[in-house]
Amino acid sequence: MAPRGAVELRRIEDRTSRQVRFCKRRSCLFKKAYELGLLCDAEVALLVFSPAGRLYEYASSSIGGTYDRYQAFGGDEKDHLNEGGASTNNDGDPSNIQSRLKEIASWSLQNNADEADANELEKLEKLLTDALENTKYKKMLAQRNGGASTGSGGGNSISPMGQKEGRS
Amino acid sequence: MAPRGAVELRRIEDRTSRQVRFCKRRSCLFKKAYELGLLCDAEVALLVFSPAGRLYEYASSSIGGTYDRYQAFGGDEKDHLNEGGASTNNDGDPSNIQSRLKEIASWSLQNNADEADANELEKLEKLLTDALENTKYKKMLAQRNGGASTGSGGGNSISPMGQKEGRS
DNA sequence: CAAGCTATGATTAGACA
DNA sequence: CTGTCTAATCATAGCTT
Repeated sequence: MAPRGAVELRRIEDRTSRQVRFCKRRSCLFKKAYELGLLCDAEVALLVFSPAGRLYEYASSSIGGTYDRYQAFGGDEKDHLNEGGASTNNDGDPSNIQSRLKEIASWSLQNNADEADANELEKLEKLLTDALENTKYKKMLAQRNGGASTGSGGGNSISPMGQKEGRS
Repeated sequence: MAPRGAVELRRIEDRTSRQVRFCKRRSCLFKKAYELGLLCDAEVALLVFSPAGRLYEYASSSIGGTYDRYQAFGGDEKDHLNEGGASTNNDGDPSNIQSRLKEIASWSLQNNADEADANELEKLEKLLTDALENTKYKKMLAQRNGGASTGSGGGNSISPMGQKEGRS
């Protein structure tokens, strides 16, 4: 009935209201962060401490990893000569297995799967199925090739393998 | 004309659209983060790397300071990487969805999925399929229990993600 | 890329459970 | 703390500039 229009952009005085609104806004904020990372293939790290001192976190990859990249980027000290920095994202490959599995991993780590909606699990299932098919395909190619390139890199027609770089 | 309802919750393929979406959504996300910190007196730190590799940041206090607090809180724990797919925290219920998803998460975090063996992926697929069935079953039970009071006018879709909650 | 426009879905404050 | 419900406001995709 009275969305933000009626609410001043000032610290909420009432303790109970502040807690409740923190809870609701926090969930929306994290949802947005998740969507930004997924839809736009961005690397997102979000840390929130509630007024009660509780910690809430989200990261499209990992908090520590993103923070490392942040520091390497010069977010803390601008004395770092940065050349557009080799991007950690493989932004050219929509069918990247690693990206998909990372989404699955992230999601299932962040969620209480007990309360998960069946529809969401179905989406995850499809992602995993696709990944499976992709891997099978690559296996077949490797076998027809005489198995020369097993494992890293070899006949990698799918992923640029950009996720891991030197440091982690 | 066509808000997110028409947009699949999936990575945007078109590069130009993805950039535009990123730019707009990013500004909103940062606005929300700012409001959460101000209205609810929370400590917020937000790091975002654009698909182009550019860094965007916001912190109600400071990135480094919040990250320090995060580490002191134990957010740095890495016990979620377990060998052999053994779950870290099992309630003793082998059919627990959470346990299964944690296995998947651990596995996909540990491995480069590119080099994954098809057999391993098949096992994971089965785990996920079982988890899906389990969730569907619990959903059905919940509805038969009289919990079906939803679905009236709201029409809001379910939230695809959650957050990890720290100790207090 | 960024900014304005507009219909439409998503978010939200407050009261209640 | 989280979820539901309602009404009002906000955010947003697709276009255009």
